[in-house]
Amino acid sequence: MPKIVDHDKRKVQIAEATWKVIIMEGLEQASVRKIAKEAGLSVGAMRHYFSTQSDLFAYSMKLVSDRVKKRAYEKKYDGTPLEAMQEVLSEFLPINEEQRIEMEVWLVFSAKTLVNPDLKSLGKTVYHEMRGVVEHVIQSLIDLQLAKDDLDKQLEVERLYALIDGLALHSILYPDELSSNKTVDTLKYHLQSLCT
Amino acid sequence: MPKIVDHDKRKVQIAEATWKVIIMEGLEQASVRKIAKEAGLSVGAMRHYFSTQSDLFAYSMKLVSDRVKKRAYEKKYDGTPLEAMQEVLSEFLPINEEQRIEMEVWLVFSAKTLVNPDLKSLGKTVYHEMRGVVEHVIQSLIDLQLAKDDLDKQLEVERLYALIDGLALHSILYPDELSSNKTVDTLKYHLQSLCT
DNA sequence: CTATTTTTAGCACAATTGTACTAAAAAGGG
DNA sequence: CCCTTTTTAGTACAATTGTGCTAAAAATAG
Repeated sequence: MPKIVDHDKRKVQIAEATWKVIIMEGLEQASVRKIAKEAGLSVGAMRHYFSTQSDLFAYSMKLVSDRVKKRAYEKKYDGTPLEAMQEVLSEFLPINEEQRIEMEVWLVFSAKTLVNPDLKSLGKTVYHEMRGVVEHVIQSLIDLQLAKDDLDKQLEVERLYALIDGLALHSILYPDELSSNKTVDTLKYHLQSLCT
Repeated sequence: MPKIVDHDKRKVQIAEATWKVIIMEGLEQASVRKIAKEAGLSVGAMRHYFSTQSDLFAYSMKLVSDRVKKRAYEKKYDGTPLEAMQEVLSEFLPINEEQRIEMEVWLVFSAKTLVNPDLKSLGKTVYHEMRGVVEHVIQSLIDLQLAKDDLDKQLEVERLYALIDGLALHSILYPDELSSNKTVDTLKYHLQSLCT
């Protein structure tokens, strides 16, 4: 029997190299040769795991959402319900290096979804998943009778969801102008404003 | 004397062709050859106006902010102060084809600012200009005594600014999921929530 | 018409691109 | 040790890239 390589781990390793190249030089410069070099592989070897560049990009984008989901799922939330909600939603803000990297890569791929149907479907899926989380937070606020009673549930969901992604966007594009702390403060401020 | 060409108009024409290619095929596919073809020029002729691709991209990105600024400046705002504010801020939402195109192009270039210092400085400038508009709106709400009196001005600015860009982002990336009307409704809802 | 200068067209070239293909290397079961 | 299959490395190639360069075309003033 031949040499055995854990394909999944290898693909993750290559995808992480892809992230690195994208962050350092941008998606346009993320050629298979640069990615292979970053991953410490030959181009031929890399093609054994991703036969086309499209496959590699699709996998690399999906890895972002997988990572975010896994972290959110495994994390233990404590404190008051409101604090727990803040922590849940903070998973979607680039408040540390790990999340910043993921979201920067996600943003770059999101821009590419505008002209790439394959990536677009993943984007849409994640959009709905994330919206579901936001919806759940709003619903919980109401159910726990923390929320003011004159809220429009649908509009609150759109508002909170847009606020989060807007904060994330600003923080990623202009970190010098909007610190991580400020994004979290703004998020907390907003949640407070929804409560009695 | 030779043939005279209005350089400014020509550059705008070429930049608009650049927009078109970017929207149809993405920034990575926006080669000088494709742009020249879209503009109805030869590559050599185009290089007479933009000697490098970087110049062309920088100009094309700046044209977006110029267009938005010009439109905002020339527009006549009427109705109540609150209605006027809604209209001002709606300039930053992709609520019609013209604005959608501009913002889609802006988003693509914004992603590129992450690895391109030249574009980044323009992005930062526009960030501050836009933040200034939002700040002015918040201040006006307070000055006109429309606002609730327990608002934190700084946090309200961050919140409103992030909300606008988040709505714009969602609407650009996932127009099927978030209609233009819904973005405007959400914006109005938010402004209402700031008032007594 | 001529002269002058701008504008345009297009070739050339080196670099880079994605990927197809071949063959060597590696490694574990027998 | 040897066989089998996976894994890797590297070459090759056509296509595309940005840009340098040259010369023709266009158009206006005289």
